[in-house]
Amino acid sequence: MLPNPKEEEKLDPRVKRTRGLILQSFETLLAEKGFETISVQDVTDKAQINRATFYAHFPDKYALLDYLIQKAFKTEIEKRTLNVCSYSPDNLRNLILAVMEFLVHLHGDCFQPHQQFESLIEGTIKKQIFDLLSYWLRKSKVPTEIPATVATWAIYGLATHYSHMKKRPALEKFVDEAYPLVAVNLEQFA
Amino acid sequence: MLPNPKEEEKLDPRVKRTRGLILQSFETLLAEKGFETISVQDVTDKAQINRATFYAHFPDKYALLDYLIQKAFKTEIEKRTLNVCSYSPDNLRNLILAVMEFLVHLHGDCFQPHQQFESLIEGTIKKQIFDLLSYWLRKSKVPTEIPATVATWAIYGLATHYSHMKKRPALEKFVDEAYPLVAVNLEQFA
DNA sequence: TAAATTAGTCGACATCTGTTGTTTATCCAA
DNA sequence: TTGGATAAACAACAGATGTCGACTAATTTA
Repeated sequence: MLPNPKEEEKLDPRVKRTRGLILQSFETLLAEKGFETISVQDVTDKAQINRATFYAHFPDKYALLDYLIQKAFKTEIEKRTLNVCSYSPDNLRNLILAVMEFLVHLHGDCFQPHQQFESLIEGTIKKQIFDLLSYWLRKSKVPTEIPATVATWAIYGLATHYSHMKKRPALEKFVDEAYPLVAVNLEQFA
Repeated sequence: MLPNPKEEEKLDPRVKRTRGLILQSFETLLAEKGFETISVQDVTDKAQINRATFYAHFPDKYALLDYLIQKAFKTEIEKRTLNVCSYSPDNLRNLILAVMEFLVHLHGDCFQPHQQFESLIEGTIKKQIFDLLSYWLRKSKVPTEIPATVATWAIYGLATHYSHMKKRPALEKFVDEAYPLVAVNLEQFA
């Protein structure tokens, strides 16, 4: 079901093809109509795939979105090499920037972001932020679950706030203002 | 559609009756099966109402849940008179406690809280927290949108974290540990 | 109290969902 | 290269959703 990274290569070509068609079709639809209004039928029609086949790959359209977002955000993090470092003010700043840019970009791409859509994204991204922060703070001797939780939510809240502003200030400017609010809670644990 | 508080009294008795039946039926169902598995049919069956009538009152079951939660949380806030005060460390502490208790209680009541359910709750509650914090900070001369946002998300994140812990420490104990992480960002604006 | 308004009932409709059983095609390993 | 395994197509199903128009019953108001 989930294309395990290790196995992604040696996958039955039929599976790889079908999955590709689904993803591609879905991404296209996402850009032209809102997520909520996309039906599984829509996806399989455009992908020229039988509807039943879809369900052999994803439980529903939410899982599909989740998969897509997860992959995209992970790529974003890796691009900035935030996954191979530990806590520093600068890395934290970059993480906040990454989330902000990601959400802005997402809103630019997707016609009519709506409730369902937003909260699914939120859950997916927050999980990754939390895992990353936990990883950064791992060497700390004190337990860091609570500060990592607070920071995760604060970061996502900030980013979502920013991405919803009608008139957005420059990324850098906004981060400078917002960054200390998050950092103050992590400094003592890092 | 939305029972405006002012008009709630002088409402057509048929409407009041029907709405009551829907709410009651829904609350019962919520307690005995998960939210996701409740269908509109279920609600109207138990309420002894025609299914079409339901849609004259609520757009869908999500709106119904939203209405219910909004009302419940508002009551919780008013019970603690948090709506008629302004920022103080103690009030903030109480707000955090209120959210935590609310979520714990909700999880206790509802069979199988699930994704959809949780994120709907989240959006509804966060909005109210944000409005409350904004109100508390209103007298401040500096703009408080960003700190209020960060605090809102941090509070909700904490509460949700707490309510999901397998072995929950005492409320008071947890709040003592978590409170400073939120307060530090608000102190300077209050 | 009669007339007008509005809520609720009923049956039906098109559409979507998730699932199942059968058949066809593609792939891979012996 | 052939035979077994497995993916995909196809058709059909029960159930849910949201909407509609016509009909009936309750309530309001003139």
